[in-house]
Amino acid sequence: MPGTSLDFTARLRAAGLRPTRQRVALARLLFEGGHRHVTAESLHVEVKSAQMPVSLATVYNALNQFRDAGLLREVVVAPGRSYFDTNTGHHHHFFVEPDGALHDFPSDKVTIAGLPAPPKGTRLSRVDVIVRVRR
Amino acid sequence: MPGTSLDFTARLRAAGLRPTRQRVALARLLFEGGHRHVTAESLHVEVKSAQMPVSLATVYNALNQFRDAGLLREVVVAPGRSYFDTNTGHHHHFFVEPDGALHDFPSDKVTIAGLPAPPKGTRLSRVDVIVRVRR
DNA sequence: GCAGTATTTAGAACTGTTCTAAACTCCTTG
DNA sequence: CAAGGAGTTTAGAACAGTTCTAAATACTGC
Repeated sequence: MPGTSLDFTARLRAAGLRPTRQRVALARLLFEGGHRHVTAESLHVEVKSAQMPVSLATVYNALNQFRDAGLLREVVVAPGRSYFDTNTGHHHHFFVEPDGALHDFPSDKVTIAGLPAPPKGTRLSRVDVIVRVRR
Repeated sequence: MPGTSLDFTARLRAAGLRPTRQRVALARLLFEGGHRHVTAESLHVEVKSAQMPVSLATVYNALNQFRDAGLLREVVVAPGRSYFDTNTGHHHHFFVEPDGALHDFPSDKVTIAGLPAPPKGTRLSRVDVIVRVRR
């Protein structure tokens, strides 16, 4: 029986997070289907309409914890709102202005050459490529 | 006499903005030296300590107007704060986490190959590359 | 089961930004 | 070169998104 809450319970535990009812509900919404992009607000609306009441504060807490645990990746594309991406693998983003839609694209074919070395005393953390497009 | 307020007056007028005392003061701080990165808050502190009182609301207004006029470029690197860059030419950014320092690097030598075509019905607006580094 | 710690919650607080409406300033015209 | 009107500035309120607080609750190890 795939997609059962047991999967998420184990996955949360493996990430060092107690599998509470709320976290399991959120994990299920986030990870059950394909890759997704959510904001705290959008996920809160979703979890409410799924008859699994979770407070907004808990949604924020969970998103931050999932990100810290490597289950999610935070994408910063627009001032004043944070997107979280369930795809934590190497990939980049299309960002459609002004509607705020975000789409992944794989980094397989993308090559970036000629990047300068990191400033003295720092080491590379990540390279984000955001392709901004308009209608 | 280079760097005189006349330069900024003309430049603002050319951008379709009335050269008010406040806008000239801000333009001077922003454009007089080399390229800079500022936030509304940092620029407000600066203009206050330069004995040219300008309200915070006006700093926000001016930054947005300068950006809309193409005098500044907005850089989104961290959730919850906007940076403005006086360098409007092609270039990319180093972002030093967690202190929030931002450094330009030229896009001359950087080549990005293999980017997918923009989604149907959209056209390319800009490609941002943010190299995140840690101490 | 029970105790003890982690988590959740509602609401307050906070941060960064925008709005409001009254006062002021730049610019044009007469 | 005075006056009028549109554009601008201002302080403070309002707002959006996020984090904090302290009390109530739920998970886990024993």
